[in-house]
Amino acid sequence: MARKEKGKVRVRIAPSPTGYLHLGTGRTALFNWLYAKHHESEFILRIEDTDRERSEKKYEDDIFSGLAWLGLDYDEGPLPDGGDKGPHAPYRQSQRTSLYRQHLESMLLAGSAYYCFCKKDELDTERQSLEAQGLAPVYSGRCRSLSQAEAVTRLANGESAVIRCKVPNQKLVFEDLIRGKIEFDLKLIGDIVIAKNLENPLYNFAVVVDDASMLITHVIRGEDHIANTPKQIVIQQALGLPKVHYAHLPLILDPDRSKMSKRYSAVAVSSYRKEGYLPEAIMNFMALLGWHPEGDKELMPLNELIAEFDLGRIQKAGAVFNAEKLDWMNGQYLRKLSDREILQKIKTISDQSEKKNKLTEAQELKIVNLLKSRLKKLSEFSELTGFFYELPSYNSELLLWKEMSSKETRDVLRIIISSVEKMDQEINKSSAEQALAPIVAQWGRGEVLWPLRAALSGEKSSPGPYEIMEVLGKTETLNRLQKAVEKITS
RNA sequence: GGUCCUGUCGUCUAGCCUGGUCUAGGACAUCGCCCUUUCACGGCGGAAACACGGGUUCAAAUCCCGUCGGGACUACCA
Repeated sequence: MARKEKGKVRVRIAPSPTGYLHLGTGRTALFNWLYAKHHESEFILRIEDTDRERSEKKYEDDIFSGLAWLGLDYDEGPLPDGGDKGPHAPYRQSQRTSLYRQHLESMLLAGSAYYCFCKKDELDTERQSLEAQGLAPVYSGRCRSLSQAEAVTRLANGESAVIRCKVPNQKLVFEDLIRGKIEFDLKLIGDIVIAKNLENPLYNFAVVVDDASMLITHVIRGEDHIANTPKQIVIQQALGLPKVHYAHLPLILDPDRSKMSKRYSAVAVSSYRKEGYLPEAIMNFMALLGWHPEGDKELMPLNELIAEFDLGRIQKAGAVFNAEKLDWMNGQYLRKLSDREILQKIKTISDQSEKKNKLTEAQELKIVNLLKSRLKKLSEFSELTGFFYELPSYNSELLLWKEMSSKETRDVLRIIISSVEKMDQEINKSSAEQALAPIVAQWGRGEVLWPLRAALSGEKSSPGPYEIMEVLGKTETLNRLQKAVEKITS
């Protein structure tokens, strides 16, 4: 894959700290990040906290830690400790009000924006009546022709007002890198509110000012922003700011094909972390939701993703989030890890203190090795391996193999016991296999191995009996076999 | 309702721009077989889609039009 020239683009992710880092935001961040890395250029983080009411510190922290966990590092932007990274001021909108104020004032002065004194409830009724007639809910423009002098007087009298941008009565076309030309009729939009007042800009305005001041070249964001784009372009033109390229990503959908929401699935990046998904797997999976490389490859490490990422290969329609495929992919990545790495990760997500019987690290490493192939997420580990720590209660029928009678099963178990008793304290897979070989030869594999395995695990399914014996050791093996005999006798 | 976006297996998708090589390829899930004491892993195989209707063309999943379906947006939120 050919590399594009370096330093040509600057992209950003602009989450608002009004909720935990959403998977959709994570994917948008990933696409921006991949685009930046592919072009060997900058990826910027900007915290959009203009809505003071709804923005919270804990959400901001969650954004930082989620991005860090995924490995989405940024070149410029705010730091978790309140500092900033990169040449510009901290990229929190709440810390840039003077910048917005300047631009607001210049628009007001130029007459491309004006104060609007209309009352909110009046506007609401107007809107409702318009909608009832099947018309677009457009502002009437009543305050548009107010003179600046009059506005100043009314403001001085303490009247409350918002700031609107004059939107021209014409069509606007922009080129979307994913969808091609998109056309809007601006008269259906009307004069939009761009700020509550000089100190409190609104989203569409702040975005435009920030993207320009941060020299953003490409705005890559969710499809839900398509309708905002013409508004932003109008503001941008009014301010005389340079154009940017737009690319609107298809949305991640729930199985009912609506925008992914917590009603249906886990949407917080942090919850996937807690569930025991690997960031590599999440990244690979998210990249494939709406994007696809050339060819049939699906398991792609980050460097390949970066090398092959291309906006031209992004899907137009939304993608349903398929948790089963994520599980499969996570399993694939899990299996590439060493036993030790897996064990370490398991310990970071689960509370070890409540384990009844402690096993040595060597034993735990063996368990990881045995369970690796059936592990899809780290969080499954404890239920999959509980029997190693404590024999679960089970029904004696579990011990019976196919047509075998209770009596036969008990006999086999007893023979097994006597041969295990002759073994060394240290059991390993091959010594166990060797010791039991004569019994297997006499009775048959299923006839010996099933009751043995069932007695040792108390589970319908588990790793093989020799492997379990190796982990359990002679004493505990004998214990469990003894218990099985009692169970089947009573 | 209005505006905009969108429509290939159940799901993610390749192919579409540059019509023929597509009796439409891959992956997850599913079914069957093999491996196997069980489950998983792995291997092999099966079932499974071009929304519909018109055009254009010798030829359409691919180009054009329409219909229908799905979604997003519709705040003094972002």
